[in-house]
Amino acid sequence: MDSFYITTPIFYVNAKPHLGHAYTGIIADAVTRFHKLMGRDTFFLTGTDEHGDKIVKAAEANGETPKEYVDKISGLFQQLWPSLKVENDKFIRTTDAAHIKVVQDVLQKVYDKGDIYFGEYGGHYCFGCERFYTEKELVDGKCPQHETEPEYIAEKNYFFKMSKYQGWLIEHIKKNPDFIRPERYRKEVLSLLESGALEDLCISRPKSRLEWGIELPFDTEYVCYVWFDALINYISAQGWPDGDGFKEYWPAANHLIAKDILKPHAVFWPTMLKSAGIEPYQHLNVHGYWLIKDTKMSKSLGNVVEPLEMIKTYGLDAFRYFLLREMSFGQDASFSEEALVGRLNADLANDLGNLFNRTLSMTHKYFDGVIPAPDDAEEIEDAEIKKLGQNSMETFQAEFEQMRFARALEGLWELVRGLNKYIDTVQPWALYKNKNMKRLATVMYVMLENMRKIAVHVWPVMPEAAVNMLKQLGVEFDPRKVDLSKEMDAWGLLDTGTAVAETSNLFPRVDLPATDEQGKNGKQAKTPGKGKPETELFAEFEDFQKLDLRVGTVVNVEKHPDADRLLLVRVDLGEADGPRQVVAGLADFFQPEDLKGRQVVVVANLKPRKLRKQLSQGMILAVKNGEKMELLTASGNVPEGSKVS
RNA sequence: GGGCCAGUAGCUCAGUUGGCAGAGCCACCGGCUCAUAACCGGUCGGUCCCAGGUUCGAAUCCUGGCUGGCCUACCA
Repeated sequence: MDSFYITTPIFYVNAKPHLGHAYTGIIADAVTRFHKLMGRDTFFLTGTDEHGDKIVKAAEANGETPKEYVDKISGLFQQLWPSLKVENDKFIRTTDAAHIKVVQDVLQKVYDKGDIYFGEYGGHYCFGCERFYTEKELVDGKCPQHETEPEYIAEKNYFFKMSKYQGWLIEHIKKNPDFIRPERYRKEVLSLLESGALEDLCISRPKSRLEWGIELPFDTEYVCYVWFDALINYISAQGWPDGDGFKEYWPAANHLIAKDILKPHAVFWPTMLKSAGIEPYQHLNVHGYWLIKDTKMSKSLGNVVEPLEMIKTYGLDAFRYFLLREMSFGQDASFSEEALVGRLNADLANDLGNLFNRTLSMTHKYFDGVIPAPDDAEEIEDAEIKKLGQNSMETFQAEFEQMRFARALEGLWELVRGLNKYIDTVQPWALYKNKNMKRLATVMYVMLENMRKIAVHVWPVMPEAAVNMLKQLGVEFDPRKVDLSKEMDAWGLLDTGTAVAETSNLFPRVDLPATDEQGKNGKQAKTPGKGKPETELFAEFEDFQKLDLRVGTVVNVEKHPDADRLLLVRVDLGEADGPRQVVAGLADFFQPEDLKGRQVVVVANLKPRKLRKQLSQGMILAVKNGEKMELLTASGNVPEGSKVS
């Protein structure tokens, strides 16, 4: 039996799950279900990435140990999937003992091979910039920003000889056109690889700086860099090197990621595998981002509907369908309630739902709700719709195989529309009127059998609706008994003599919520505490008290001399030693003169920090509103230095 | 500032190696009655971002712009 192995990234647990995570999970689930129906032995892995610097900080901020914190957030992800009907076979955590063992084994293997060396990190440190520069970046041995000679600072670390495998990786990508897909990301990686020499990868962090990580097997003073640790989950979950899972599934490995983590997956990971003597994965599948648009449903309130709220309002299946149908895989797409409602009404209610309802209704009118046996005589319309169905299913399967879900569904809908047209052409009601029951029986069977085919194909995308559709056709669905690849040529799999449902209301039409929200208290979902993952990250009152928020007046604004996006803002907080300087990332949104004289809310006790050489003593609070940025302020003028509470 | 990608109908997007600009939605008109104001047919709709160039021929290839998105340096 063919195998199929798909992975999502292991999600970094410093934030709660959002639409992007949901999308990745849903795709992975749909793909898994599809391959199941194609008769393959599937394995679907997801999990959480729990090591690294950011986790430690997030835990500290919450007054928890890293372990406590990570257990909590990982739990949120594990709870999310069932509510999306995402059915993974395994949930891996990088804090699992088995994972840690495999990471150390891989490290040791790569080390023994001589691909890890001990060296100095960074080197040329510019105090003005607070960062390391490589030789290449320096201009005449000087910092390009400050034109000063940087100081040489050494932090010893371990490096992986990634550069050694650069040539091999370029070759591999060229020889395997669908190693990275869609094409645009393959091109991106190739041009990245061919544009210059790859740097070696620093794979360690001294324990003096960071303890929350996997210890290097060959030096207990160091822990492993998070990416090196995290990527290995894809094989540790399958029990590399000797696990049965590894032998069975690894050759069919498909990674699914969003475009922001292309480089680690397309460059770090294959070279790591190569060094460890492991075959590279089969495909890297890269998807784009969902841009969240203001749905404009309530201008007056100015609130944006949470995407996950959509499940409650419109149903999980419609949501899943929308995500797969609307985004052309690999590209960005924008999420809006209008678009979701548009798809739901046009594709699901009008085309598909209505097709079921009208056909079932006719079956009851003409045949007492029992599937009639077709007459042998096949008319030209029957042959045509069968042919259309074959093409449509072929397209669906071929496109789905390539992860092009929008095209796949578009292809399948040709059959849906074709059937609606078929009804209009053959006019069953006229046949009934003319007592042409033999012909009518054939026509009805053609309809019902094709509807069964549609339902089966739609299961990966809309698992609940598909099961309902089949139930309405009198079919008990069992994914193990279905073979999609045979559906094109098979005919007559729907039993005759079975009772069907009387009506169908799979996808009721919906109206967009009213544009002006005045009188309507029907739909007030904006209370906090909606959705599931709200247990997440409560701040204690003491945490809040730690912040010293004060109102001040902007007395002067200049552009940062060495930065495009930064402004030097002088804010008067009524303090004896005069206005403070705050470096703010507002240059994209405000001209200096726009800010002068305004009152703003400042975090006054934030640890001072230098940004591009300029001291910043605080932070100005602002709200991003789509393309714009709005400043927080008091509703009336208050004395400088007034405390916010 | 550096890198990558994109710009095609009101909207969302297809357009293989250059060969007469396409689909769905929306809108409008007509038809039908089995059906969820549905379905079926038709109509409307384009300076293929702009300017050059290569070519018998460019949405497609080349050069230079403009606009947008993402990554990154710098948004405490």
